[in-house]
Amino acid sequence: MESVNTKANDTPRAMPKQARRKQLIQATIKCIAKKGLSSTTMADVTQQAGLSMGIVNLHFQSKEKLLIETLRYISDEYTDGLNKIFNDKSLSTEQKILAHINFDFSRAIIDRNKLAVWFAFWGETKSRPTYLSICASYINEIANNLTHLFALLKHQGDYSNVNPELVCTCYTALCDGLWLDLLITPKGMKPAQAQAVAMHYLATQFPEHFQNETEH
Amino acid sequence: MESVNTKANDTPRAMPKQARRKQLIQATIKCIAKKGLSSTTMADVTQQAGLSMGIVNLHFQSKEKLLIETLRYISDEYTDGLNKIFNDKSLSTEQKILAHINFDFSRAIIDRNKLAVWFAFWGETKSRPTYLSICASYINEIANNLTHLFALLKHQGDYSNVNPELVCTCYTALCDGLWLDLLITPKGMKPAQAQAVAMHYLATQFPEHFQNETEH
DNA sequence: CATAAAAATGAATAACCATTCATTTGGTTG
DNA sequence: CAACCAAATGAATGGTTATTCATTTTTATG
Repeated sequence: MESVNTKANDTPRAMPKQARRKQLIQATIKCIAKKGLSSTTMADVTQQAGLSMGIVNLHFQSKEKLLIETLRYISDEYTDGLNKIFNDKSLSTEQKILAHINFDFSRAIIDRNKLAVWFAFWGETKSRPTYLSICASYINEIANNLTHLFALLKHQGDYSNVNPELVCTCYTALCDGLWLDLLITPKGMKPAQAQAVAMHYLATQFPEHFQNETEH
Repeated sequence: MESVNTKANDTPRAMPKQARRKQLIQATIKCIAKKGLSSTTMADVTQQAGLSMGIVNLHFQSKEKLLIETLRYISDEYTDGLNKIFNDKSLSTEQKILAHINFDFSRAIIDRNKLAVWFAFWGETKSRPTYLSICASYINEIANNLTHLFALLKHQGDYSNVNPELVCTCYTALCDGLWLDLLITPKGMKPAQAQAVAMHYLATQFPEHFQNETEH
């Protein structure tokens, strides 16, 4: 899947700049997951990447910029994946929503290292306007797309009293809350369960299109 | 409301130990909200409390222990408030659930300083087992109480296909996700809106007992 | 009021950590 | 292969910060 490894012996000198940056960002993700944002040091990151101390300042100027690029990296990875779904003309509205829920709880996304990174940055947004603005942009984009899909689906069934904005807000908050469950109660909640809970909510709004798997 | 202020002139020498600890914890909350967990220093906390540098080590032994007690403080404040509701014999099942939703989005609880603290600690749970265990205990306690309430309500209406565990998981995750919205999109989401979203979900499960305010 | 005990202070200390840059290494070009 | 250039190194630097503890301040006691 990933084209760049974090091991030293996979890193020839001539590796393009962009690839080395990616390598360092991936090392940062591992370190934040392992040690927490507050005690991740430059020495941790560079050692995790199998490189030397000065390398981060060479490629990112400062630690703060490395962190910002790390947040941007996971944000972009997430929104790119969703945009592929939203823009896929071969999918119906219903299929797009199903694809969203599958994506949101797929292994690549709810990897606990990455969840730890999401929440580490969310925990700092109040004091870091830069983090907040990065989050704000993708949040709005996704909300617009999802609201649009729910509005389309509303007219494909007997859903006259469904409010697409409300459903989008509720569904999005629910997914975020389930991510939290996956992060802080890893033994108690499995990805498939989390997905089933999200599906349960969709089934309450669009019963003709979605089935609550746990009902009987 | 609060019996202890964070200003220096409200703090006579003879203040009982417990009160001084509380004063320092409240200063810590303000600092985490203002500067983030990762850049809150002892100097910040003691200055915010209007006291001298050595005071934290005198009362808490170390910074780490102060942080743990801060997490415990907001956890206890939250669970104590909920337990008062759950144990109130004058309230019906329906009233207890209503009281929960009011409490969860009340000014005292979704104060943005405290939200910032919740998410700051949640962001570090993966790397700090102590934080995780503090969270785990209150999460289970609340889930048990809520599940019980939903199970009771199930038998007070035509709710034969309601699954109380599932509803508890969904409702809890939804509330957490709405807290996140309140923290990171403060301009876009008001407490009353968040509460209405949570109510909307309850209305899907228990339509005879709860009304979706935004429907028309 | 004198004395002892407790609480608080804050300058000094020691550990930690981001950043710098003179030097080395590896790749490229003619 | 020689000369050059870009990339990477890591020891040294300087700034920051948690912790300590000798001293001071306040309260309690008889």
